[in-house]
Amino acid sequence: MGNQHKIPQATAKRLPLYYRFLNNLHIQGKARVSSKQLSDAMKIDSATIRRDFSYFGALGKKGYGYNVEYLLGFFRKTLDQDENTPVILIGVGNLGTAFLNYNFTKNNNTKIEMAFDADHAKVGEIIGNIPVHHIDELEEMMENISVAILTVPVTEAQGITDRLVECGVTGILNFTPARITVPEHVRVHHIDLAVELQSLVYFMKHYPLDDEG
Amino acid sequence: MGNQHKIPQATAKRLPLYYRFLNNLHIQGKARVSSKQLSDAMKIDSATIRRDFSYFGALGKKGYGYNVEYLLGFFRKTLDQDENTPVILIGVGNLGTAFLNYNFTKNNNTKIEMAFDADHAKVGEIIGNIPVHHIDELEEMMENISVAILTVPVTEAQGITDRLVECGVTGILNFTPARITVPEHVRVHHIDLAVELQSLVYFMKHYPLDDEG
DNA sequence: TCGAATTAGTGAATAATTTCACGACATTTT
DNA sequence: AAAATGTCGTGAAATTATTCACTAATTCGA
Ligand SMILES: NC(=O)c1ccc[n+]([C@@H]2O[C@H](COP(=O)([O-])OP(=O)(O)OC[C@H]3O[C@@H](n4cnc5c(N)ncnc54)[C@H](O)[C@@H]3O)[C@@H](O)[C@H]2O)c1
Ligand SMILES: NC(=O)c1ccc[n+]([C@@H]2O[C@H](COP(=O)([O-])OP(=O)(O)OC[C@H]3O[C@@H](n4cnc5c(N)ncnc54)[C@H](O)[C@@H]3O)[C@@H](O)[C@H]2O)c1
Repeated sequence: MGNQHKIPQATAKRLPLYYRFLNNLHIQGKARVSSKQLSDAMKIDSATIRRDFSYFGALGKKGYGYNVEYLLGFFRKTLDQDENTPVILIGVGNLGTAFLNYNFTKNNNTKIEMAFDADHAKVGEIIGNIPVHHIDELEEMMENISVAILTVPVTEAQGITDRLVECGVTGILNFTPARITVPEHVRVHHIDLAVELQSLVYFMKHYPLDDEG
Repeated sequence: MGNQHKIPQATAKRLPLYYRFLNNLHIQGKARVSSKQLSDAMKIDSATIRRDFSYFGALGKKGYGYNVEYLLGFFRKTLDQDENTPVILIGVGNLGTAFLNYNFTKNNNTKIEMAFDADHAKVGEIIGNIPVHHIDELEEMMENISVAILTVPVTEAQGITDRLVECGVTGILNFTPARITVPEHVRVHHIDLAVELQSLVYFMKHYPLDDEG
């Protein structure tokens, strides 16, 4: 639960990646893996990987590497993969529909439970097994949900955010270009696809031709 | 063109954000803006904003702030907003379709010119004004396109990547979970939506309740 | 069993990024 | 015209992240 002793943020961001990759190795039946192999496959420096793992203690064995099953089990606990995290999605448009059709639970403890939209034509539909409710029902339908995915038009973003926060949401994955304002206890991660595309183009034009992602 | 003198990567990643925000201010008719105002709106420390701008010289005026029109013009040039960058998209599924329906050109110099898919049912369609071709036609249709958006199933990612690189693509925005392998001169930016969601949940559970995105 | 090869873990160095805090100057007010 | 206020640009400090390079432990092949 609490502030898990000083794991650097950069490390924390890589944990889900490690988890998924280990999961794949496990499915493939691999029993062991070295930081060098992980490095090649994930394009992350092997020293960085070892350092990241070391924040959690000595998980490997010298001369051998890491036991995949053990490591996977460890990360499963660390990432709370055993308890499911329910999520709601607001705005069943182009992006929102794509997300509803995607099974996040596959590699993940998260599940989109319901969706909301203002468009009556969409209300009542079931997309990817997820029912779409009218946004007016938000307050009454929400119960113990702390994570929301926001895919409404930019103009609606702040208003919907305020309502979500009011309903007890403390984490928002925001796909709108709006830089929304929230109280201190609410965490927002922005994914700004237009910026990502523009950024890629900028890096291509202005940065030397090699590594990094 | 070339390695624009040592702009830190962290700064470079924020440039498109600044650009879009300044553009909005300009549309709203604002003539001036201070780093403090930008900070409040974009949730980036004002010292960071001033530092970022300072890499390009003295763009502001003490006691006044920044002239929106001037700054916008400056960033337009810096981000090469005058020349259009053509882009292709591979994989017209859930995500791919969402992107085709989105007008990236609105705030952006990028335009998706064509899309490709392996599914004959999709070939010939026009989505968001963008024609969908069969993936077999990739090699013959591609001409002077250096940027690709990859939204195919994970199993296809490496194979398609190899073909794209062969066709001269030097930048890939990769939405598949695959960590694709490319030659040194090709830049890949990964956007891993499942990881982003899982990461948000992890941060909510393990990090103190305040700032940062 | 021995010796070569492998590989984790980590102190220390380096690099990158953010933030503080203040001087210099421009604007605005009175 | 002077004073008060606002705000940039930036050295320096602080923080955060990455990478080097070595030691110690273990494995593996002969
Ligand atoms: N589609 C993309 O590729 C893309 C790319 C970059 C950014 N975005 C951003 O993502 C967001 C969604 O994009 P999209 O293309 O899916 O838009 P969209 O217009 O297709 O979907 C928006 C949905 O939100 C619903 N909506 C409107 N007001 C609402 C409200 N008050 N409450 C609940 N639902 C409401 C609409 O009915 C619609 O279904 C936008 O902010 C857009 O800028 C999208
Ligand atoms: N949809 C999401 O919300 C979501 C979330 C996270 C990750 N992703 C990833 O994004 C990618 C796309 O997801 P999606 O939901 O759009 O999948 P999808 O199955 O809906 O779409 C994939 C499309 O690629 C096409 N395709 C298959 N093989 C091809 C080939 N060789 N050449 C060209 N086209 C080919 C298919 O015909 C299909 O139209 C996947 O890798 C997925 O893991 C998607």
